[in-house]
Amino acid sequence: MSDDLGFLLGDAARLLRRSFDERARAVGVTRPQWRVLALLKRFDGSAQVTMADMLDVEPITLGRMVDRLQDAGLVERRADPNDRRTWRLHLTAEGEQKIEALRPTALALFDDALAGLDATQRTELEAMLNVIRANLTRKPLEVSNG
Amino acid sequence: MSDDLGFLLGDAARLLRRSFDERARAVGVTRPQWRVLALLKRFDGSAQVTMADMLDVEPITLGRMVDRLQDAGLVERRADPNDRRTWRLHLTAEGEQKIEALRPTALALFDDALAGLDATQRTELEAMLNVIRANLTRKPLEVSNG
DNA sequence: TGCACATAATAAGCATAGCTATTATATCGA
DNA sequence: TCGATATAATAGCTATGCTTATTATGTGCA
Repeated sequence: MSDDLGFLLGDAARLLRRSFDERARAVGVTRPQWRVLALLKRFDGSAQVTMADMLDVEPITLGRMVDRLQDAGLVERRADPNDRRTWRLHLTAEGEQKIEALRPTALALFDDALAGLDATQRTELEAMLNVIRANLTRKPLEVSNG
Repeated sequence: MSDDLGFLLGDAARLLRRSFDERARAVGVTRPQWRVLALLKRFDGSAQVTMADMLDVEPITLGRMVDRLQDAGLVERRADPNDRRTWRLHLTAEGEQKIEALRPTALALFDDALAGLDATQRTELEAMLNVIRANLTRKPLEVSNG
């Protein structure tokens, strides 16, 4: 039954998230927050809508995360000089430190999670998850028979 | 980098959940709620703590879901005659109907999600996800050097 | 110029999910 | 029997993530 696969995927993801949160609690950043920080490190100065798009979450979801990250002093909102609707996001020095602090934690977690899978299997897993992601990524949901 | 795999897993799971919710909205049940109903169909009369354990969520998380399922008339709490701390959970007729109503939706979703993966790949994916789940499932987190 | 429409961000409300703490009840040992 | 401990469930708080509005601003067209 392919139901199992669906549940399994959800289970694995939830366990991964929980495990990350357990380990990262000492650092004071959650996994989604870390995603934001990591992406921001690569694309510093992005607008919120751009970040939300890259992270594939709704703008409001990102907005709330940025609220907390800003409260925590890890991210800064700066006005866009050309568009008064837009906030540009910037990592603070403290934000960068968090990323560094979490890197070994993340690597250890992924190592533990993938223990027992060899390089070939990991590559296959990555490919299959990419297929699933592509299959499910916002598509216009064509009406096949009307 | 194995980071990608961790993110990928989270992404795929989130997309799956979102897609299920989109499709199931008409029926009025979310994916986690459906999990509860489906498990309850197999183990009718379980205590909350038992259900939480089987679903691998915290008792409070299940308790809140049961609150909503009870409000919606899909699940019933009945007192345990032998232990006054315990609630026994039972599917209502309406709850059973929801499960039936959602079955084709779920099958279609999993079909869509796994499109492009042949039977062999699905089997492998399932095996790998099981490994990951086992790796991450609550273990006493042995102290290796103290 | 001014109106229609699009876009960036936020607000309100809900569901899932975790943590710590608390309450009620069981159970075990002295 | 009483006290300590364990267990089932809940309460309060927080974070993610969605939906549907709403607000503020940009843009394009007549």
